[in-house]
Amino acid sequence: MTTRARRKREKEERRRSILRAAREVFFENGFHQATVEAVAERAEVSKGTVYLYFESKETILAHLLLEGLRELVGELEKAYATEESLPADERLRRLGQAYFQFFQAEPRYFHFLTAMDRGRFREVVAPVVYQKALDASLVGLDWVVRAVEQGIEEETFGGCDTRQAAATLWATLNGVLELMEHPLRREMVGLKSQALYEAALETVIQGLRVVTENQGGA
Amino acid sequence: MTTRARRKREKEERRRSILRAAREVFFENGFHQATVEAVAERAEVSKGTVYLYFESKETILAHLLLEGLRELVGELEKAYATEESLPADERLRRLGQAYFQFFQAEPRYFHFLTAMDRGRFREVVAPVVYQKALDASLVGLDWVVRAVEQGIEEETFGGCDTRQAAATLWATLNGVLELMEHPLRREMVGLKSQALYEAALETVIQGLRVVTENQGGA
DNA sequence: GTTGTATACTGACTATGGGTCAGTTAGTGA
DNA sequence: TCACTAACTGACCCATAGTCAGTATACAAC
Repeated sequence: MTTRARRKREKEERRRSILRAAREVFFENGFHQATVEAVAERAEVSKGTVYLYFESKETILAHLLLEGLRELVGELEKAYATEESLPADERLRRLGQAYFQFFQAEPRYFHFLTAMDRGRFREVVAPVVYQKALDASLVGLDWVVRAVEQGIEEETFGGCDTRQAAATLWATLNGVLELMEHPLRREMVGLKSQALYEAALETVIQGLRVVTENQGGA
Repeated sequence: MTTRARRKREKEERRRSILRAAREVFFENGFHQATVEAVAERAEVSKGTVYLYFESKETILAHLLLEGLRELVGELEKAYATEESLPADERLRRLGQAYFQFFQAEPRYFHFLTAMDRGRFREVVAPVVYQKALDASLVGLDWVVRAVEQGIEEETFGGCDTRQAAATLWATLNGVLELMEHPLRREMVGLKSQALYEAALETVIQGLRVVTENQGGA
C-alpha cells in the first residue's frame, strides 16, 4: 500500500505547516497576543484542525521551542567540534559566542525559551515534550561541562566542581541575555548588548581560573 | 473638613486591602491562574470596585512588584550601609547575599519580577508605574556600582567599566536565581540552590580582580 | 460506476475570565 | 427631610481557548 505511506507523509506535512504558521504568528504578535484562530488562518485550515494536531496552544509553543532548542544544541556542538585542539578557555569563548549568535539571530526564541517553563507550563504540556526539552538542554550544557573538564585536565581551572562551574557560566550568559531582552532592565544598565555579554563571559572565564581553591563542598 | 481627610484615608485603606488580597491570590495560584473575581472576593468587594482602584489585572501586579522592589532596595541599602569600612569584595558578597535572602524569603516575588516586563507589560501598565520601577531598580543597582567603584579605588579590581562590572554581577545572580526557579532548568543542573549561587558570586568577584586589563572599550 | 467506510476536516458552539457601565446605596451638608 | 455626591455593585459585553456533532473526501471492493 503506497497510499498509507503517502497519507502519513501528508499528515506530517500538515503538521509542519501548522507549526510554521504558528511560528510566524507567535513571532509577529507575541504568544499572548496571538490567537489560535490566526494560526489556523495562516495555515489555511480551521481552528478545529489545529486541535487535531496539537492538544493546546501552549503545546504548539512547546514544540516550536523544542525545535529551537535542538537547533541551538547543534550550533553548540559545531562551536565545540570545529577545531581539534583548542585551550579550554577558548572553547568556552566559542561556546559562549555561538550561544549569543543564536539568540541574536532569533531573539524571539530566547524570549519564549525563558518564558517556557514559567508557571503552569510543565503541567499543561505533555510530559513527553517536557522530557525531550530537558534532554536536549542537558546535551547542550554537556558541551560546557566538557570544556570545563578539559580546563581542569590542562590545569587552567583547577579541580572545581565542573557542573557548578558550567552552570555558573551558563547562568551568567542567560542573565545577560535576559537583561538585554527586558526593556526595563536594558534601559537600566544602558549598555551595548554585545559588549556586556563579552565582558561577562570573560569575567567568568577569568574567575574560574582562580576561584578554585576557595570552593569548599556544598 | 475632617470628613474629607477621613474619606481619603478610607479610600487608601480599601486600596491597600485590595492589594493585600491580590498578593495572596496571585501568590497562591500564580498570576495567570488567579482571577480578578477571586481577588475581589478575597477583598470583600465586587469586581467593579477592583477596577475603580486599578486599571487592569496587570497594573495590580505592577503595584505589588513595585512594593517588593522597594523592599528589596531597602535590604540592599542595609547590606551596604551596616558596616562602615569593609573591603569592596566583601561588600559585594553582602549585597549578593542580601539579594539571595530576599528571594529566598519571597520566591514568588522573583518569579513575578522576572515575568514583569515580558511582552506587552510596558504598554499595558501605566508609564508612571513603569518609571517608578525603573527608578527603584536603578537605586538598587547603584549599590553594586558603588561597591565596584570602591574596589577600583582600592585597586582590588582595577579600572574596568564599573557599570559593566556591576551589570555582569547582577546578571549572573539573576541567572542563577532564574535557574533555580525554573523546574526544567533546576532539574538540569541538579545542584543545591545556595551552593551554586555562592559559587557563582565568588567566581564573578574573582573574575573582576583579573579581568581588567583585557577589557577594551565598547 | 456505485457504495461503504475510514479518515481528515469544519465551524458553530461552550466556557471562562478580563473589563465596562447603568443603576443602587450610603454618607454628608443644608 | 431632601438634594447631592462619591463609592460601590453585578449583570452584561466580548474575546478567545477549546470541543464536538456533522460533513467532505479519498480509497478500496464489487
